[in-house]
Amino acid sequence: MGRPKQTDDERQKKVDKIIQTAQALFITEGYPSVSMRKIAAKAGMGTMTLYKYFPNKNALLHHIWAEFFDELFALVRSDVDKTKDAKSQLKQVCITYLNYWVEHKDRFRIVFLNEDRASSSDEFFINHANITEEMLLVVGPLMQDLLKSVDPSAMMIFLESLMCFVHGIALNVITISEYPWNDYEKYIDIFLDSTL
Amino acid sequence: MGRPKQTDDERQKKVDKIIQTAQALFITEGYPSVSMRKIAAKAGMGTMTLYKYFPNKNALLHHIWAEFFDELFALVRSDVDKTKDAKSQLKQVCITYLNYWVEHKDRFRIVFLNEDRASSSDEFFINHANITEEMLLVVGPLMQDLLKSVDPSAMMIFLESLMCFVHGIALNVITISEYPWNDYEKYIDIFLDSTL
DNA sequence: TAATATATTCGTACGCGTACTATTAAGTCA
DNA sequence: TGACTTAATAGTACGCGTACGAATATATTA
Repeated sequence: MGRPKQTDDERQKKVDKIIQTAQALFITEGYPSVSMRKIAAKAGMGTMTLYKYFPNKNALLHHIWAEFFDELFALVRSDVDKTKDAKSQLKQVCITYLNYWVEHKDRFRIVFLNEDRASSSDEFFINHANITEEMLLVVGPLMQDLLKSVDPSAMMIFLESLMCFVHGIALNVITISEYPWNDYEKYIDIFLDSTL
Repeated sequence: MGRPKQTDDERQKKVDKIIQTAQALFITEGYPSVSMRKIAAKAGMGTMTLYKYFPNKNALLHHIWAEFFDELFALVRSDVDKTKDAKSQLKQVCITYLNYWVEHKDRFRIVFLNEDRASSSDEFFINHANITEEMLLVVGPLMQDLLKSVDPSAMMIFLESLMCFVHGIALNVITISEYPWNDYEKYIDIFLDSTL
């Protein structure tokens, strides 16, 4: 008895509307305009209503990241020259990946430099781990080509190391901008040339 | 004519008082209590007075970092076993450095994951670059031992790569905590074993 | 000493994320 | 239909960083 719960469809519709509003706001007005108050106003609902659908602002932002990563992975995939050898491809992947973040420092900050009060209860949650996995999915085949003889777990460790390395370069270049970093292609070279 | 400027001493005294108050607040009440309002209240001045001495909260926080890094580098230096070979020492440095950040995730966030509206005009500014240089200072001698034959610029690139790698591991382990990362000793091994 | 100029301090206000509470809406059952 | 129950929504309020302008303090100069 009592008022029945929203159907999943109803709920999903609201969630979609909120996300779309947030994305539109991000695109048209820029990141600083993506505030809970503005999203709610533009979506025609009370501010606190948003919190029925997302535990906090960050959880909502995850859905904006998803767009970033779609864009990024599309770029990475299209930028790989399949005619070249696997190592060159892998290097190109790293550079394209890095270029994206360095050219979109603000997005790097949104994705990586926020307080992430882990809210795994959010069923619509798109988390870093998903993205890590997608990254590994892109790079994995190249790796298999390069390290045929190595066992899978060693390969995973290598892949994860590469992830750490690439994210670390982005982090350093973006947040320690006062330091005269070298062209990051050189860092990539060091890593790939010596590990492969 | 008009009211004369504060002497450098007067200014420095106020700055010191503010920083000490902030540090005390951080230690006794934790990071969330380090707000401009609370610092000002505890230091016995108006909130906006703080902004005469620091361009923003972050610039003030730089002085709290300094403590972190003092602690960290002391730890790193004391934890190195001089009787061992240079490579083992270097590895130990990396692990101690990483342990510090992983055991103080909140501090990593304070230092690396904040919006840094680059305020180089602050004369009391302790920036990331200083810290990067101190890091290189600690690691540099070890490197010279290990890579005697390499020219200095190549060595710098190696050092910077290592910095990126180590920070990247910390970043990933801390912010992508859902992912089942391996023990980071293994990542370090991959890097050092293959590059040295 | 009184007027003036300028460095310093502080009060007020804005928009923010969000905790908490009150209100409204939408069903069932007597 | 009208009382009842509970989901959904909205209102209010807190503390935050900080922009802005008013108030205050402290020197020089007439």
